[in-house]
Amino acid sequence: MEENRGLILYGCKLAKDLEENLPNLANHRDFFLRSCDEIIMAFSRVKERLSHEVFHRQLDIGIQEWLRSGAGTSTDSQAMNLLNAQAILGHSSSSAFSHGLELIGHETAGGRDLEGGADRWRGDRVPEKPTDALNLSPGTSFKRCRRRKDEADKIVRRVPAPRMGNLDLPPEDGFTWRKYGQKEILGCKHPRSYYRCTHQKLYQCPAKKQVQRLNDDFYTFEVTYRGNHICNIPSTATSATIPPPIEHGTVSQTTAMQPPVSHWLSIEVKPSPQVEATPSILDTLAFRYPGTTGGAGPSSSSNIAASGGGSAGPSGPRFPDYQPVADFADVMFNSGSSSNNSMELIFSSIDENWDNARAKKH
DNA sequence: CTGATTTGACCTAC
DNA sequence: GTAGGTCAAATCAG
Repeated sequence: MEENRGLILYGCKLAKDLEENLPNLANHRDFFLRSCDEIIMAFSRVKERLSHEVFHRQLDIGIQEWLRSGAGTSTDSQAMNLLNAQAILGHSSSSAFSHGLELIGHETAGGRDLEGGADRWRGDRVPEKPTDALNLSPGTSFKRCRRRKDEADKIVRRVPAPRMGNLDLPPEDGFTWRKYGQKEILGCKHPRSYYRCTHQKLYQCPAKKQVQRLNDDFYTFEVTYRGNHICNIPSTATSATIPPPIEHGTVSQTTAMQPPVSHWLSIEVKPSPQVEATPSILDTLAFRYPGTTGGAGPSSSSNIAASGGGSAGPSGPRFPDYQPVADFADVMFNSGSSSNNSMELIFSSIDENWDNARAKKH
């Protein structure tokens, strides 16, 4: 049972990573395909392992846990689930994401005494861990342990760097960051850039990241994330949509850790009472894949939107909100094109259909 | 005018 | 003492 949950989390995580790095994948079509395959494989494996009833129960649990913990913000148990899932799938460092969106490390406090000892603390700094921030009360003074603390909750990823345009553009990951420093690092050819969450002041959001090019690969960033976002504001949010700051100590885990709501995979993935009548997320993601699900196969030429604005037919796709995903798969796997412009096709397709959908509403 | 970036100085773990 | 991380004033951009 635990393995199934891990597989679901793993699939969601892969999909989330892929989503976050879409802007950087224009020239990585093969990698993109491998990533899609891996996502499908993860979910397919779950489906194989479970009877229909049990599957839905697990999916609910998995998605709820994923949403509760926040996509891309691994807790220890989540990391373990992901590792278990990778083991089940027979992946190690050779997985698709190991080549591009490689999660190369997740370090936690691991029993080290990071808070105590003879470290000096300063009262004028905010804590760096979300849990600390959540427990903040006005006037509380905080001890500060800089370097040793930084080893905790560190997640290191490698992501493709842009090859055209602004080469220094940091990889897009769904959040807005403010650069607060840059430094030459000993033994590194390229400087390291330091970013913190744009909403750090408003929300005391402790999230930070460091971006550095690899010595031997100019076109790959190594991104180190520290601290989880508690602001829950995606990069695409307008100022009008940004909610007021949540008072310390009152933030719920669910609210605080949800992934950015702007992303196609992050939205509307929630169990509903109609779950029996709706396809699983597997069907939604994989309906174009022959042999991966028992649902709609590759022969189906209808996509989600074509099923009539969300009316659930007996066998057709039934997730109107997944229109972008459907088109995504449509372009990637049915276009038969081997051109390098696939990504443009995808995004233009998505944009057009969103526009169409919006136009229909009005 | 406001918010983001740059960059030299400062702080702290090792 | 050194290196990594952060601060904050100056500067830039929208």
